[in-house]
Order: sequence, then C-alpha cells, then structure tokens
Amino acid sequence: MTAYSIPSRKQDSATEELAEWEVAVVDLFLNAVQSVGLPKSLGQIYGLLFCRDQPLAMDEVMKLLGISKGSASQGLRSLRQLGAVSSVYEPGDRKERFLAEIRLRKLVAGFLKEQADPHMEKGISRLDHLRKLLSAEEEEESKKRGVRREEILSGWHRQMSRLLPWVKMSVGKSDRLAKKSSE
Amino acid sequence: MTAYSIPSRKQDSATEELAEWEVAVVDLFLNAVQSVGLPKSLGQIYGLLFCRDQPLAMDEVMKLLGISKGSASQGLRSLRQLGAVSSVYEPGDRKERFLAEIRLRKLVAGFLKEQADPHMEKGISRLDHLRKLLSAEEEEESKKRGVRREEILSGWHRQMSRLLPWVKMSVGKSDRLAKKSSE
DNA sequence: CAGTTTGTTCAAAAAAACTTGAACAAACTG
DNA sequence: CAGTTTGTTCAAGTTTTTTTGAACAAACTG
Repeated sequence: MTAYSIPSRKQDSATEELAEWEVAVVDLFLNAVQSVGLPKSLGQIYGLLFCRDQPLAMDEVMKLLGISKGSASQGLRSLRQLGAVSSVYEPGDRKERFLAEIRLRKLVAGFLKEQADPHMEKGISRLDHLRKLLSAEEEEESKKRGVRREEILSGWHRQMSRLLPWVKMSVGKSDRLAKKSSE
Repeated sequence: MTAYSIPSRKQDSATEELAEWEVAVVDLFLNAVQSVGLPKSLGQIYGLLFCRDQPLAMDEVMKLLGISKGSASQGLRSLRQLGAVSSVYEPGDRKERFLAEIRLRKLVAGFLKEQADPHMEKGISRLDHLRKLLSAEEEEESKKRGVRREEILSGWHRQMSRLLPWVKMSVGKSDRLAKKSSE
C-alpha cells in the first residue's frame, strides 16, 4: 500500500454495510440454498446480489458479507455455473462485477441442469450395470426378483426424465403478477 | 445369552448376505438419496427393502448392511416418516418388520411433504418478517428497492406453491409400462 | 520491467452432518 | 418378578463438507 491506490472509485455503489432488510434477504437465501443442498455461502452471495440494482465486485461482496476471498471466488464461480449470476465488465474498470439473475425460470432451469441432469445420466449407467449383474445371476428366484426390480427402476427413471423438462418449462410460464421483472 | 434363545425363526426370509445385484441396488439408492440431501444410511436401508419381497426386521437390516443399531433405528424412523417404508406385524411375532413403498408417486409425495412443504411454510414467515422490516426502513431509495425485491420473492413463492402440488399429481399418473407394480 | 491490482487454487482448519454403541425404556415370558 | 427381547436415545467419535488464507498466476500501469 505505497502510493497508487487513490480510491477514485468511479461508482461507489456499495455502501459500507447492509440495510436491515438486506440482511433478512441474505439470510432468507442462505436458508433456501441449504434446503436444496448447496453451501450457504452461495446463498449469502446470491442474496446480496439479489438485493442490489448495481453489480458488485468480488471485494465488495467479501467486505459486505464478511467472507473470505476463497469463499467469494468459489461461490461466485458456482453461481455463474448455475446461471444464477452473470458477470459484467464496466467500461474503464478492470474489475469483474456480478449481477443476480432474477428470473425464476432461469434459476430453476440452471439448477436442474447442473444438479438433476447429471444424476439422471449416472442413473442410466447404474441401470446398465444392474442389468449386466442380473444376466449373470445364478440363483433363479433371486434373478427373477431382480429383473422385476430393474423394471421398476427403469420405469421410475423414465418418469423422472419426463417430469424434469416439464418442470423447467412450467415455472414462470403463468400469468404475470409482480409488475416489474420477477418473471 | 443363557438359554432362551432357540433360534426358532418362523420365516428365515433373510439370507446371510446380499446378492451381487442387491448390492448394486443398495448402492444405487445410497447415491440417489444423497443427491436429494438425505443421509446415505437411509438410501442403503431403503434399497435393501426395495430388493426384498418379504418384510425385514431391524436386526436383519443391521446384519445385512453392516450398520449400527442407532443408524438402523433412526433410518427406519425417517423412512417411515417419509412414507417410504411401512411396518407390518407378523402374527405371532413380536418383531416389527419393514416393507418398502415402491409406488413412485407415494415416494415423491412423501418427500415433498416432508422436505418442501416445511420450507414453503418457513418462507411465508420470512416474507412477513421482511415486510415488517421494510415498513420500518428509513432511507427512501433503499426502501423502494426492498419493496421491489419483496414483490419478486412473493411471486416466486406463489409460483412454487403452484408447482409443488402439480408435481405430486403428475408423477405416476401417466401410461403404465412396467407390467407389475411400479406405479 | 518493478510494482500493483484482480482473481484462482489448494492444503489445512473449522464446522456440520452422520454413525456408533452403551445406557435406557417398554413390553413380553415363564 | 427376574430374565429377555425389541427398540429408542443421545453423547462421543468419525467422516464429510465448507471455509479460510497464504501462495501463486495473469494482466495491467507508469
């Protein structure tokens, strides 16, 4: 910290600390993401960005939430991967800034794509493996029972494969209520 | 272990160890439940019961899976609460025995009822809390922004409230494919 | 370039979740 | 009843996941 840094901040969008209601929103998302099995720092970061109109840079996120560099970096990466935040580059500034995606449909679609789809894939190979084991099974009654189970599991898998795209499509397609952009 | 126990087992339904394919099914469920955020012992237990035609008692589950009494007891309780297993009492036997629910619709409904519904409830009170904070917010711009966010969140909440019953209804309602009882 | 800012990585620390097993309760049994 | 079986509970131990922060890479800046 020798000389360079004259805090000439173009847009000092981030206040030093959160408004009370913002804390409540951050907390709300913290809990929400935990309920779907994601780390809570993801929820905090998303919640903060959700509250803001202006995009925030990583160091602002760190400061406002009091989390470490590592958490912020990894958390923002995960959120980007989920399609829950997008990065924007301000014109003359080197920092990357982040903005929350607030269209529910996009959020749900991103979540399902990253979380559910891989599991469905893995399910296919597990079922294949199961079939292979069954074709090698010696004992008759056991084999018959196993085949029955495999049929059930295949049926489930198919049903889920149908359901998921349907969910993605149906969220956010209905009537508009919040005037602005809640989609 | 003095004299009483003459292992007169009425129905020795449980073999000493699992067939290869059963191990694969247990493993499949172990992974599946983890992906929805439930402890893996739940998946193991359910997977085992799923494989069997005859209900199993707790000590059989413990032995076959090599898990502790505590895990078995708690796991079975959770599964019962989720509606994923039901207990049956054999006529002249004191042991409680367990049978897996294999209708996907029931499984999904139970899961959503236990996991999603409570979160939706909690969401309501969180939104209430948020509104209270907002009505007390002093700063104008912050307040306006907060109100906008509250509207978005309410919209999301409503959409989710609609989606969940729909999912419960739509799973398993479609055409029949596995001949037997996969529902 | 040497200095600086921005951001990533990853081993170690901290926190959270899960499992175990021994102690306990309840109900049955001769 | 005293002994036994069946099942629950919960503190302590184990495992897994998440967070931290220091070291590193990359790109900019005068």
